[in-house]
Amino acid sequence: MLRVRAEVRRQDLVAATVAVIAEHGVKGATTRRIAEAAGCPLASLHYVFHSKDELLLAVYETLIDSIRSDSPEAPEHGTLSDLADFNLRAAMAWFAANPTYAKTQSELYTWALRHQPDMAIGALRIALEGTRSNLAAAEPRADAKALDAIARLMIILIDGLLFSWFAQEDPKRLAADVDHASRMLASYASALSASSPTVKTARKPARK
Amino acid sequence: MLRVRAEVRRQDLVAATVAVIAEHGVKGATTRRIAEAAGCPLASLHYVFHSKDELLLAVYETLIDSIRSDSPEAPEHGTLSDLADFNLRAAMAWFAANPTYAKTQSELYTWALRHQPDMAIGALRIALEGTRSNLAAAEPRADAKALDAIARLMIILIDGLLFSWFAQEDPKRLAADVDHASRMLASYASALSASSPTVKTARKPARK
Amino acid sequence: MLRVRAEVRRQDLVAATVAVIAEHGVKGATTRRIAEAAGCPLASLHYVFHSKDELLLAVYETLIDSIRSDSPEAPEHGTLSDLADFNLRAAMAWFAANPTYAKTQSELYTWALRHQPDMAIGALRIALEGTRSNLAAAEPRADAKALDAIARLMIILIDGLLFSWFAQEDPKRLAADVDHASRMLASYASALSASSPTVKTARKPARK
Amino acid sequence: MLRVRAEVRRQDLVAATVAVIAEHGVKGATTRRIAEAAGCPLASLHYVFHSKDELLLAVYETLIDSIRSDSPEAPEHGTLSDLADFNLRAAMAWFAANPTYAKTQSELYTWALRHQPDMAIGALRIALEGTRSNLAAAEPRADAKALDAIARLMIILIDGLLFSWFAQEDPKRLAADVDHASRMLASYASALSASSPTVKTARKPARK
DNA sequence: TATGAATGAGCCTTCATTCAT
DNA sequence: CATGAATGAAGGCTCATTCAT
Repeated sequence: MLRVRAEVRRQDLVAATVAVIAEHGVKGATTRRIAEAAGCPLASLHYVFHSKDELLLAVYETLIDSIRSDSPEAPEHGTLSDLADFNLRAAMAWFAANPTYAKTQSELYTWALRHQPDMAIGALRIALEGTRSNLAAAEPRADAKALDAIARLMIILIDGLLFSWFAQEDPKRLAADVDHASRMLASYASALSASSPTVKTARKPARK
Repeated sequence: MLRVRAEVRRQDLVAATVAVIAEHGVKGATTRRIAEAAGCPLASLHYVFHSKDELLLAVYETLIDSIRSDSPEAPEHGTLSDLADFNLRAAMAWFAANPTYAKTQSELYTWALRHQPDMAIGALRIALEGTRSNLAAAEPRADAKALDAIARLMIILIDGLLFSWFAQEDPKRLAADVDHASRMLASYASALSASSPTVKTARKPARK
Repeated sequence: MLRVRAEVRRQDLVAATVAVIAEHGVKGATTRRIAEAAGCPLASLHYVFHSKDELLLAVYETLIDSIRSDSPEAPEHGTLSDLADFNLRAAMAWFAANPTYAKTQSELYTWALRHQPDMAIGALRIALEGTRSNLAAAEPRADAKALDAIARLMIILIDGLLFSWFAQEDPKRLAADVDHASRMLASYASALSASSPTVKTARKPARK
Repeated sequence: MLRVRAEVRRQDLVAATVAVIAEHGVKGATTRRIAEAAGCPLASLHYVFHSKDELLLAVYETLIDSIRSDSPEAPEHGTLSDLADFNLRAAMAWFAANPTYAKTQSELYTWALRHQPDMAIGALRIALEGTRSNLAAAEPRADAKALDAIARLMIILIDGLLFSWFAQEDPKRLAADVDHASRMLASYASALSASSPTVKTARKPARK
């Protein structure tokens, strides 16, 4: 029971932190503000988390988890090209639907880069591996190198797309950019696939 | 002569700020730290710049200028695809050679997004237009839409590449990523150019 | 118990502020000086009071209260003239016995005039009404207009007497001044009481 | 010529200081603000006056002079009572017509009390003597003690009237207060005159 | 001489954190 | 266990004054 309360507190604080960072940035995310947003006394924050950094770390981990679990809702069968297209669109759709998380993640990534470089690198690796495993389902079994390249490019595109989206929160702009980026990536994926030995077996035309 | 000294101070402070932000982040860039890095008393900072925000703004402007003037060293003749490839590689080469500026710019962009949204958007627009004008020299005169799309994708790729580079400062990794990204963009550029009239026919063929 | 400590702190700070203002003036009453006088760290001042202005406001209110509760020690029966005489002497005696409070009140009044005009006017009104209610006990029930006039004149005389007392802290001088002022006011009070119906007949035009 | 310029500067600065103090209070009267109001470089202030206190002192002196020279425009013949009435009304009329000077003088008096007590006392004495000499023209030559008492009461009343005027800048209120105060003072003056050895020669009854 | 440039001292405030109950 | 109270350290900024030309 007691444990439960403490765990609830933990999650309240993490959720509050996500919201506060999204609204005020990491710099504006003071302990007082977070505690207030979580509806708990300031001292409780340090009762549950040893320090502010520890809280931020927990938030960062939570964010990564939530993205990993929510994002790749329904992978698909298809060529590497198809999967690349689908996954990039899906990821961006998720971010567009969760702007708070998107912004917080971006801010926290910068923070982690400075305070917990290992974590930041780790997060990148996790994202990369998640992406790669999604792509690995490509039907004409794709070459490892091609898989890796596409996965990396996808992460790069996601980051870049988010970056420019934050500047001008225009859904149409974003949609157009995502469309171009997806086509570009898909196109490059099929090119990479083509140049590898196991080519041309593609069964399905991609998407309806 | 008198004026000169003041102007020098200004630039010293701006340079010091760039360095401090690169090392400690915007959050760690305190006025005291900046003043110390510039080798001048704290009060002098406020003599030259009315407020810290004014200083950061000046730094941001300086950064944009310096990137604009340094980066497009040698534009080129060639197809849209060639130019896209060249410009992306050139831009990334510049950033790779000026990591301090790259990091500071990235941090300040986030800062500007929150404190001077107009400036941030403006900076993006400037980057976009610079890129577009570089691409406009493409020999088989490129379609306006294609030009715009490639320019936007280039900015997106640059941001994304920088992002992942900051995490793992591995020159080889970066080189490989830049290589893939450039090819991908070039390939997409030539696809767009080719299907100009029939752009909307979308993905599948994608290359002749 | 916990609450008690905080309340004590509050009062300590208020008392310290009164003392510091009396010695150094409002201008010299810095937060550091006040905290030191109260024997507590600077940060504690801002824990108890959100800002310096809030503290000064609290001091101002305290001052008004303390004067109101201490001053009219023993009202009396008698004519309006008698009461006016008694009250003026009593008020000045209180101030003479509490020079620190007198000076601080005077300084803070000027401060309030600029920063919290409403408060300043309110304080004046309170003083006025307190005075008027003291005078209202006059035996031959006094005319409302006469009551008001005497009350206002009393406040005016008190302020004027304090002003000149601050310049030359000579008890004898003050005593003599208070004596004259009291007689003058008492005399005017009886004149007003007597001529109640025909007050407006006045003396001589005195001005063209 | 050079001397002239410097003298002009001096006076500009003094005038600017009066205005600035009236608007922002002594606390808000910073050297920068004063210099700006005077339309001269900040450094010039310290070129003309050794320190800010010296400037404030000059302002204080100027104020006293200007009050002395402007106020008693036209003394009059008459009894002590008449003169008291006239002079009090005249003084208050002057202040009402010059609110800037009135406020500045009040603020500076408080300042002088703390920084140049002698000057403050001196100013009081000057005001006192000016008042006394004005009253000395009373026709039935007045007793020295009476003269002194009335002069002191007049100063006290003036200060008190100004004080309450500053709180509520209501011309009607002020006029009514001045009217009451003048009558009270005049009445007391005739009473004092009557009780002195040279009595009963009083031309006018003035009391029953 | 006159003034743009420069600065040491200090101000108010906020922060993450710890203490004491 | 939970939290109101407390605080050392630091942050951005302003001030009267002086320096250097």
